[in-house]
Amino acid sequence: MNDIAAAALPHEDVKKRCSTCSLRHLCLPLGLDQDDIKRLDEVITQRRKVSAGQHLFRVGDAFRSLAAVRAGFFKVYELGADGREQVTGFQTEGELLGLDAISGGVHRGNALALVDAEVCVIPFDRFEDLLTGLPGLQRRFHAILSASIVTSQTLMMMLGTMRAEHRLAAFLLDLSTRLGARGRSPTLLQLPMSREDIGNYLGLKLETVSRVFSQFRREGLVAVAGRAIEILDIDRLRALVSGVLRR
Amino acid sequence: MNDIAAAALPHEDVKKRCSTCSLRHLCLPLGLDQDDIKRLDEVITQRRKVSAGQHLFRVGDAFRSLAAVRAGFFKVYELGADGREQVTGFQTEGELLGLDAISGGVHRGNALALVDAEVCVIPFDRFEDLLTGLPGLQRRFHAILSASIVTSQTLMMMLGTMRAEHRLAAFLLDLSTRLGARGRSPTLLQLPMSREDIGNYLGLKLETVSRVFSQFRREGLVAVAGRAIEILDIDRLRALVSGVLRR
DNA sequence: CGAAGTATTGATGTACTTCAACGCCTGTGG
DNA sequence: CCACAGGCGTTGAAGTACATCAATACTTCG
Repeated sequence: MNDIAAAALPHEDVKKRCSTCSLRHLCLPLGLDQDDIKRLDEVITQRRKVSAGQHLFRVGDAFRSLAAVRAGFFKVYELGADGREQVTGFQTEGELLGLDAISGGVHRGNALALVDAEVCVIPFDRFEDLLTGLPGLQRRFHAILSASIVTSQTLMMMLGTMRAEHRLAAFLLDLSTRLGARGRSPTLLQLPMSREDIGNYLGLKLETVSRVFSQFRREGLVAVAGRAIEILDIDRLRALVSGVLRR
Repeated sequence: MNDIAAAALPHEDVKKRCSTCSLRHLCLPLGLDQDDIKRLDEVITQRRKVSAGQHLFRVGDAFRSLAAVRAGFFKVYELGADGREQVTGFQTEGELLGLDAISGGVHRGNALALVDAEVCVIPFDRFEDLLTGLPGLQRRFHAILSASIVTSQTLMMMLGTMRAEHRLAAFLLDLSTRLGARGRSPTLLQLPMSREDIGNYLGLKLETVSRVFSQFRREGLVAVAGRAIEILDIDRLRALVSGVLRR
C-alpha cells in the first residue's frame, strides 16, 4: 500500500497559479484591472515561512493581519477553560487565517503548522482601506467572511446530528473537495493531521476515528495506510453523509 | 411560581434606545456624524412585521437584504438531506439575520419568528455601497461578521467537548448575557422556544433537556416553570461551564 | 537498537437516546 | 360548561453509540 503514500500530495510548486499570493488568486476573477492588482500587491508584500510544529499565532496575540495560506497545512485550535483542546478547523492553500480575530482585535485560536508552510501576510488596516476603493474586492471579502460562517454552521450541523461514520465520511469528502479544487488529487489524500486531531475536530475520540477508518476499509469505501488515504467509492461515501444509507 | 412568568420579558417598546433600527443603534458609538446617520437612514427605510409562526425567509430564497431584529425572537434552522432539522441559532433584538447568505446569494436557513417580531430591512447592495464611504461603519460590519464566526465556533466547541449539563448551562448563560445587554433581566428568562428547539440547537434530545432542567432545579441552580426560567445561582452555573465542577 | 509518539483492536463502562406512559395546559366543538 | 383532542413537558425503563481502559503493534528518530 506504499504506492498511496508515494502518489498523494504532489508537492510541486504552486507559484504558477498565483504570482504573489493566494488572495490575489481569489481576486482575479473579480474584474480587477492591472491597476487594482498593483494596489493589492502594495498591501500584500510580506511572506512568512512557518515550519512544521511552529505556531503562526497563538490565543491572545494582537491581531494586526490576516494570513493567506500559500502552501502547507494549518490546524487552528482553542483551549477550553479546563485545558481541553477543540480543533476549529484545518486550513490549506488559498484559505485565510485569522478571520475570527477581526472582532476583538485579538486572536481567539492557536494556528499550528502541521507541515512546513508559507503564508502571505495581509496587514488588516491597509487592507480595509483598500477595500473602500475596490468595490469588487470588498464584495469578495464579505463573501469570504460569509462563507466562513457557513463552514462553521455546517460543522455544527455535523456535530449536532450526525453519527461517527457520517462525520468521518463528511470530513473526507470535504477534504477531497477542497484539495480537488486546488488541483490536487481528490481521491488520494495525504492527511497531515493525527487521528486525535481528526477526532477532536469531529467531536470524537481517536479510537473511534480509528475504528471507523477500519470499518470503511472493510466495507471497501477507502484504502487506509496510516495517514495516506485513498477514496475508493466516493458515491457510497456521499450516500452515507446525505443519510440515504441509514442503519 | 407564576410570578416568574409575569415578571419575565417586560415587552414594552424598544423605540427609546434606537430611533430607526437596531443597526443604527450598533453604529452610534462609531463616530458617525449626523450626515452619516442620515445616509444610513436613507438605506434602511423599510420595516417588516413577522407574526409568531411565520417565516421571514426560507432556504433557497434569493438574498437581497439583511434583516436587523428590532423586536421578537427568531429561530434559524436548516434541514439536512434526510429531513432532520438543525437549529443554527436564535436571534433577538439588535442581532442580524442572513449573514450566511452573502456568499452564494441564496439563504441557507429558514428564519422562523417564535413570537411576534419586527425587523429592519437592509438592502445589501445599497448597504455595501454605503460602506465604501463610511470606514467606521465598514469596520463595524467586518467586526459583526467576525463575531458571528466566533459565535459559531464557540457552539462547535460546546457540541464537540461538553456534556449535556454543561451545554444547557452555557445556553442559559449566553441567553442571560444577551438579554442583559439589551436591558432585560439577566436572571428572569421567558424562553420563546420549546425544549425540542433547545435540544436541537445543543445537539440533545428534548427528554435530555427536560431532565437536565429538572436536575438544575433539584440542585437549586434555577427555578423552572415551563418556559419561564429564573437563574438562582449564576456563579455555580458559570463554574459548571468552565469545567471547574467536574463530576 | 531502544524510546517515544502514533495507530489498531478488544473488553468494559456510561451518557445519552429511544420507547413509553402520564400529566398539564390550551383551545375547540358539542 | 364540560368533554375531548393535541401540543408540550416530565419522568421511568431499556437500549445503543461512543468513551474509557488496556494491551499490542507500527513508525520515526535519536
